[in-house]
Amino acid sequence: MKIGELASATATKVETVRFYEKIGLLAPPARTSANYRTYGNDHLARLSFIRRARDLGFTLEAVRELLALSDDTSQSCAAVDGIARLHLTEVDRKISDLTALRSELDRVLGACRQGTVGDCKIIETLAPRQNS
Amino acid sequence: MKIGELASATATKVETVRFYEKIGLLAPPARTSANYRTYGNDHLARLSFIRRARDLGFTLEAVRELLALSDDTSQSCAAVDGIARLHLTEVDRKISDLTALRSELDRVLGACRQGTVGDCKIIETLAPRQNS
DNA sequence: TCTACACCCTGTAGTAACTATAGGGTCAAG
DNA sequence: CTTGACCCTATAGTTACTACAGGGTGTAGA
Repeated sequence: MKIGELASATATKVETVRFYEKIGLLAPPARTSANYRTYGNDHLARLSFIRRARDLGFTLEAVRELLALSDDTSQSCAAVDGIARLHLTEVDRKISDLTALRSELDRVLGACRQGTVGDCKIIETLAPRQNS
Repeated sequence: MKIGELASATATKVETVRFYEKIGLLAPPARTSANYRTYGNDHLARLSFIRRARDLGFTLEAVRELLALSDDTSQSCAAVDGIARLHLTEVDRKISDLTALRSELDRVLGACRQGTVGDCKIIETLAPRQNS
């Protein structure tokens, strides 16, 4: 199949497919006489894997490791589990950071009395002890 | 004060201070005869504002708008409120995205039986119907 | 046959918000 | 007078793409 078909089959943009090839995540496919890329089912499977992992928030570097691990089916699952667990920790950290930020933001917004900027609580919060 | 003092007073890196100046967020300060930047209290207040806003997750573009608004104390607070409210919506969206992702990741991880990669549930989840 | 038009190619630059490095100059203390 | 901490500029690197610019290809309709 051509790059456009592969792209739409995996909900990926054509440019992204080429990008994955450039950074060595997707193997360079065969070319037609007109220099068009032609992909097979192995490429489709590989790209699906990549997209799914990306959807789960894994970085490209993690995806690279997961791909390498998935190729060696006899290896222990522990490394895969480790990568996923590390990622989960990271996601948890982000959630708690954002949640803290959210409540702070909410507190700031709650103080707004819709007056002028001069006595705006939001601005005041951002720049304490700045006036005059 | 010199750039290093300003930086440590605001928990910012020296390079970041210079970066803010380059993108026009922080006004270029006076220079000594040796071409060292010398900052005053106005710069300190401005940079504090920027850092506080950044800590609350505002983008540099939003910070730029907030700074412009904060300079005109007679204006209505509504624009400020709008920017903050928009940001809060954005943060909420991120939190719910991450929370959904987190539970999916948790589900995947829960299925891991610590065997070999061949029957690893994590890999299976990522690449369904791929095996020969 | 000509000509649109959708699709493909390469290569480069842009995005956000810094961070890091190279290759230099300045200043105070010992 | 030299060591070390600090300062300067300019450029490239980071993540994960996305968006051109400037071209070639393949096919369907007039």
